[in-house]
Amino acid sequence: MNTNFDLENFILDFSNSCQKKQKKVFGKNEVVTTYIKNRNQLCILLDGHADLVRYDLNGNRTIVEHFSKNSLFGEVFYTITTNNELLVEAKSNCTVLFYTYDDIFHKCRNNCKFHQTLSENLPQLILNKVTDLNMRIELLTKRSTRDKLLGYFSLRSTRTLSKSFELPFSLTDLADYLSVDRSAMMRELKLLKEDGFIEKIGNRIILLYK
Amino acid sequence: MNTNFDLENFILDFSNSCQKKQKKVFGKNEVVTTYIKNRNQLCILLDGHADLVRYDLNGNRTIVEHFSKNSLFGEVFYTITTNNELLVEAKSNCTVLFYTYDDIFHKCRNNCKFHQTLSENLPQLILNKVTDLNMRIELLTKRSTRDKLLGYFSLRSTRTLSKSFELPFSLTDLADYLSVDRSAMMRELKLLKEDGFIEKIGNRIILLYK
DNA sequence: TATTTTCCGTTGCAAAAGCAACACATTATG
DNA sequence: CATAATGTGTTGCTTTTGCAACGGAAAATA
Repeated sequence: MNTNFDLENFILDFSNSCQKKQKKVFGKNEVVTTYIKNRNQLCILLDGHADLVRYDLNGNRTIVEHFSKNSLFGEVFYTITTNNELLVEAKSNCTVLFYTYDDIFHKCRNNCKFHQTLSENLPQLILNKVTDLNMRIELLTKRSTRDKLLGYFSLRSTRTLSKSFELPFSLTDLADYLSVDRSAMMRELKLLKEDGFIEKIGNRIILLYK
Repeated sequence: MNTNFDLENFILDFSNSCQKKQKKVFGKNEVVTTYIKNRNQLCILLDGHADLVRYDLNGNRTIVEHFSKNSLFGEVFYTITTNNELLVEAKSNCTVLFYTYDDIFHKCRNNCKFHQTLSENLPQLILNKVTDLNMRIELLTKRSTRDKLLGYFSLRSTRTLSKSFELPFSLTDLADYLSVDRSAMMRELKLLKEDGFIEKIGNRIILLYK
């Protein structure tokens, strides 16, 4: 079920076979792209970490998505419904490929190998994205901060195959990701410790239940 | 950007060209499928409406997704992370095509026209799904019930191209969809009326702002 | 290494949301 | 058409969450 398609290797071919400088590198905290002026953009993160963030009118910051190696993002995945600006911020050094919708979904005029391979593997890459989004929705529909935290920890646990794992986020970012107030989340975190559900050592969470 | 691909027409070919009885019809309130025993299932809703619902341990019901014509759903879009049972319930008479992951992502052994056409159009169909999920996430990340309601109304408004539209949900279902308590939502709805943001006549919402 | 910036942890208080219960309306169904 | 089931609208009370503020820890930067 998972992508066996090796993007990195594949990119080696590409750099000669396909046009223009669509590949760019970003440093930490740089803005990779915004979802306002780049209609129909589709991006592939080859390396690094980045977040899609939104600031609403009340100043709340939300981490809408978190991207890592092989993540797809860009405006193609959004309709023009939002009023708030969405922007992708690099959280570490990032290497990103940029395309437009037409580049990818229509045949390349040169019929190059790159585009062929890419379009063969695209459904799988998008499918991975869909499963990520569904997990996200499952978290967000939990009714309480406690359930969101436990749900998130449980996901990390199954993903790392261990009851003990590092948080890939700062706690501040985690709150923005779960869409809750940070101090309220901290309070709940404390209660979870007191109630014997978890242990927290530095950045590491240990699940004590089941 | 939107799907021009006409599924219905396309299905006419299919019924002769492809194997087995993968097409089924369901009546209202019937369970179309569950996300537990049917590993790797992928379904296409040809006609009707259906909801993906989850009941959590506290008895809360959540409408995880709402499907209409041409929606894709099924376990391929989920990883095995959830503990709660997910089930798809028909909200009206539904016609559904059933596949497995392999059926669609690998070439059909018969190399039939049906599978060829489907796999050509699949990226677009999945892309539509992704934009739906992203809208959903945007709603769920809103911090207050008021913002969720206004966000939802705004989506309906842009989708119907009108400030006045029917709710496709009962209010009970809307609460489950926005993942909030029904009575709290009703209260907020009343406040929105009092504050002059909306008018509500029967099942119809009229936006009064901007 | 000194200093600035970000992050963590905590708290009191206010606001929002959830829960439970009920009456009434509307819609299905025998 | 009678009756049951489901949906709407409301309210009092409780619990949870958000907000604002602060001190100290840790990390980044000059």
